[in-house]
Amino acid sequence: MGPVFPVEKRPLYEQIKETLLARLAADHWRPGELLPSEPKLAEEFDVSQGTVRRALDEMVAQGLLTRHQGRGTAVMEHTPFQFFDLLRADGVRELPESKTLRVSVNAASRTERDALELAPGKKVIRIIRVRYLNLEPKIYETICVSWDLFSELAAMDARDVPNTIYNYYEQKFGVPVISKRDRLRAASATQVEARYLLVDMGTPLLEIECIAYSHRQQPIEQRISRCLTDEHHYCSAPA
Amino acid sequence: MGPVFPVEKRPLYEQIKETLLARLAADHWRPGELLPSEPKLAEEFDVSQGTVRRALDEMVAQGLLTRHQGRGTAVMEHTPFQFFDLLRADGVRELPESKTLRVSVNAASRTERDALELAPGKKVIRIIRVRYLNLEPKIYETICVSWDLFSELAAMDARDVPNTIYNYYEQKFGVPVISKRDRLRAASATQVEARYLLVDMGTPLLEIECIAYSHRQQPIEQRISRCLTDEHHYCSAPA
DNA sequence: TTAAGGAAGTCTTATATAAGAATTTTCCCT
DNA sequence: AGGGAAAATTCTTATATAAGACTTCCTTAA
Repeated sequence: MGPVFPVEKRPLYEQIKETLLARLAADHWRPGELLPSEPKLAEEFDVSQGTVRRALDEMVAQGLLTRHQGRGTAVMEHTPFQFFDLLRADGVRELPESKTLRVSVNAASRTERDALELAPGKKVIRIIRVRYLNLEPKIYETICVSWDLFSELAAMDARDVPNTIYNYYEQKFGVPVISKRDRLRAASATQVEARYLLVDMGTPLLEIECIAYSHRQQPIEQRISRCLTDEHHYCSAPA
Repeated sequence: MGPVFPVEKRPLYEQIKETLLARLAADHWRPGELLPSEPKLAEEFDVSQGTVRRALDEMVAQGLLTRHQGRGTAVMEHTPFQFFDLLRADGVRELPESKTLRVSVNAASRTERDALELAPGKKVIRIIRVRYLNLEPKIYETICVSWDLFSELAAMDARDVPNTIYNYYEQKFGVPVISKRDRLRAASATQVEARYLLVDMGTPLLEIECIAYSHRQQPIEQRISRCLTDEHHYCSAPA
């Protein structure tokens, strides 16, 4: 006699990983918080410690968890630092200051809908700001998020928009940014950009279009950064 | 009585990985070739299959090996495709054609010496070429390699320089390109670049400075690509 | 006689478990 | 407050079994 219901034929460690992933997405544990120990999880799922361990291994490799022998396994805390890719010529990474110019609510454009996977007619919040590296204006940035998710942001005064906005998503809405995808182009500074960046119109800018994702590859934010690269450069891999 | 010589305290799988890495660097197996099976390696190193397996796992994760259940473990073959990061707007990756303009031998500049980790006074080969995407000139490219390593290239006629030059390094010199690091900037087209790319002088270009590495992070090539990004863009992660 | 088909066998990697080692933290005792 | 043992944690290694892929060889039909 075979089993009455179709047997789950995927490996146990994959099923466990999926379960843990779901709990992580459901905010079961806060960033920095310790998960149950490997033996505890093994008992709960009724498998050996090694099987739990394999699931955890993959999540660590994915950058979702960190582990310390003797201490435990914790949810990874993402610092804004590690998502900012403009380095100085000497390889040093400095976090930019921001001055927000405008916060507005509009119907999503076609490209914004594609980026954020929104239905037609949905509204988005746009934040425009200038960012400073070493006190010099270097980046003209347009941030775009779904109004449905972050409507609180729309009511916010421009002065109150936080500098490290990924942190804000996580603290305020429990939506952590896990990964991102960048696409880069060369562009010319428009008149507006030229004025804010203190350069001539037509100056070459590095345009970074960045889509930030949360758990399960859910797109959270589209960001277009147009950067002066006279003293900085974008780095493809950790330097 | 303890051991006479200091015991090797690192894990076995790390030592095994290091040994295999050395063999790979020594061209012990050709790309595409099958390594000995896990039980064979386990016997050779006098450990269990699982320990060998862990070493192989990490090398697979590093992109050095591929494995197929029932078939075996092979040395990864790197296609030029996976190292070319300029995508079309629709996400399609096309391999560019090349026309070599000039091959020359010079003393290495300061930045070239830094990039290739060369001693002062060393000579380099510079290759300048234009690359075409969909038959249109899009990239003005300067390639720089150590003359000590690739002197054969210097004697080569410009017409004979192969398009997929990473393949050439591997086929002719047994030096595979394993990884690379990119740094990106925005720049203005010089007069020469403008002429070859059929645009006006001062047109914004995406400058990609790419250093290609072989085994053990040995730098092989420095390449500066200045690209027209009207129809293409650089992608930070596999699309 | 020959060629196609299939089943068994053998070689491969993949999964799961268990036991002990290494490391950090906790906590009790002085 | 300091020292040290104990406890809790992850880490390493080994073993057994499953699953997939290729080969061999036998059968069978044309």
